[in-house]
Amino acid sequence: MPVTAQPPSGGAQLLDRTVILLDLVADGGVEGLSLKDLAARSGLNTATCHRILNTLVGHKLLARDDKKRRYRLGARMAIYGVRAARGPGIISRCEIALSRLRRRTGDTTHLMARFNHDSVCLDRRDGECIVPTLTGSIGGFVPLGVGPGSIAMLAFLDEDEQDYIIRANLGRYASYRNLTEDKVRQLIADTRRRGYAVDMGELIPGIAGVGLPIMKPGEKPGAALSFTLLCAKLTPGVFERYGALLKEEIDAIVGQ
Amino acid sequence: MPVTAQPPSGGAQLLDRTVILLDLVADGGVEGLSLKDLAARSGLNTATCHRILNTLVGHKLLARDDKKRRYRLGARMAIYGVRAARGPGIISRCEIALSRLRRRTGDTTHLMARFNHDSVCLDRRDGECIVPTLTGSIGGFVPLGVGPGSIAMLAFLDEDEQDYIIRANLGRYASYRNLTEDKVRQLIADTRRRGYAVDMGELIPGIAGVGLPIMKPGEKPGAALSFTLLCAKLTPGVFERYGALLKEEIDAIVGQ
DNA sequence: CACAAAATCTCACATTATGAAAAAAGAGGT
DNA sequence: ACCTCTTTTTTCATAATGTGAGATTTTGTG
Repeated sequence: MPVTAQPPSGGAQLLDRTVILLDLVADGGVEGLSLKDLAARSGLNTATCHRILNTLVGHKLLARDDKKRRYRLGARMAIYGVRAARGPGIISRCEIALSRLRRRTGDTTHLMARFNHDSVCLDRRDGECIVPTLTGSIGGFVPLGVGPGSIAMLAFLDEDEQDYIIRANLGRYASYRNLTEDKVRQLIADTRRRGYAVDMGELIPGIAGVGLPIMKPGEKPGAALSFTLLCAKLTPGVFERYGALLKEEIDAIVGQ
Repeated sequence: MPVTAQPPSGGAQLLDRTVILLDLVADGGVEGLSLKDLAARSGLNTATCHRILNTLVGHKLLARDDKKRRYRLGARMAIYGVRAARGPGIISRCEIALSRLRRRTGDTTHLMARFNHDSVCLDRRDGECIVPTLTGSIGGFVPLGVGPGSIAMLAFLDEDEQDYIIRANLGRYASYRNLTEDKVRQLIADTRRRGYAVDMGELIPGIAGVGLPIMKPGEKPGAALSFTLLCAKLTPGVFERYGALLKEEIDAIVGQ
């Protein structure tokens, strides 16, 4: 689950390389990555990596475990993060809604956001039952089109953009259960007709989901709220009910 | 409330300059900052700023309001942020504790962390009464020594480091009510004796606070939990009770 | 519409980053 | 304790990269 591939850029090689390294470190997780790993994965010269990483550590954008010499994201990054995320951003605008949805249903709720060809989990509230999800916990990525929140966003983009994204993600769908380009297009059609996205345990056996995009009138969806629940708990009308709950919260969020 | 002054660094000028700009943008808040502002405040050449900012926007580390041409923190930053913050980091380890403290008392709780000569608010739960705080909301800074959480951390550093920090912050204390170097030293002494930090409305009239550092045995405090409450609500023994609540939660956090 | 201010682009220049290679510091293994 | 292999850190000649004054374009304003 890479943060993302490196996009092209405009005139600062060192920064491009820095971003490549930051992405790798961000994916390095708990244990962190060694210089050698980072050099290998980035394809950059070891000395260059070393210089960049050292500077980043100096600025606390990265932290280094001096014992094991591994790099992970640093304190300044966390600060930039809380400022970027809380702020007037989507995360803070959805905090209450997420908690309320969780409370009213007892099920796990997610806030997903669109990022290039992927969707990221920006926030979640765990339900009474622990359910496995494809994004894992907060910060996890999934190709756009995988999972209810993700499909919900994709479904309400305009067709050109959908095509573009689906084509860009083609090779990646195969690694998910029951997922093909056709299936994604089918799900999009269903979602548009129904108004909300539904997953009845197709992606992960036994795990269902409902998703609805957050979009201002006339704008493209940039985020979505979704539920994840056990198929065993499904009762007639849950999807409709959950869809309505999501709609209610999202209307309030968008209305602000 | 600057993120921080630029520390010296080791061998990548462009990155140093980038961090200067990122700090400025991070402080730019909701409205964001224009190229001209950023160039002026950073002291960098306009063209250089422009190039760096463009590249950062290309990588979505920054976002630019195309209408008003202002820069603010971008989506990738938010993602790095959630990964840095959630992760095994202090924020996720304190989430439950913060909520529980809030629930058991009804008062506002804060998670503060040490960052250079400052303390940052990394997380908070708002209490029943809206109380004004010096850090404002999440992401806000305050010099180490200002406020109960901040004093709690400072008090349990070793004396050399305390001195160093107090001296570094000397010029900044004057802008807070009733605060001088001597007062800070007094508060440190009180805190060490008492075991937890207390503010009885000295900094902001009518607003009291209790703070306790999060520290593993033998290590320096890197963070603190604190309460903020209205002086009007003070009853005999609240400070002791709140101190005990904080201790209980922190013991559990440290014990993991 | 004209004027001013800000943003963006250009390009000759040299400062800065580069990376191969050497040196140093760790990690094992016997 | 000693030697060997691996990983990290430093060095330094080279040139590629970033620099910034200024020209140009775009935007905002009276």
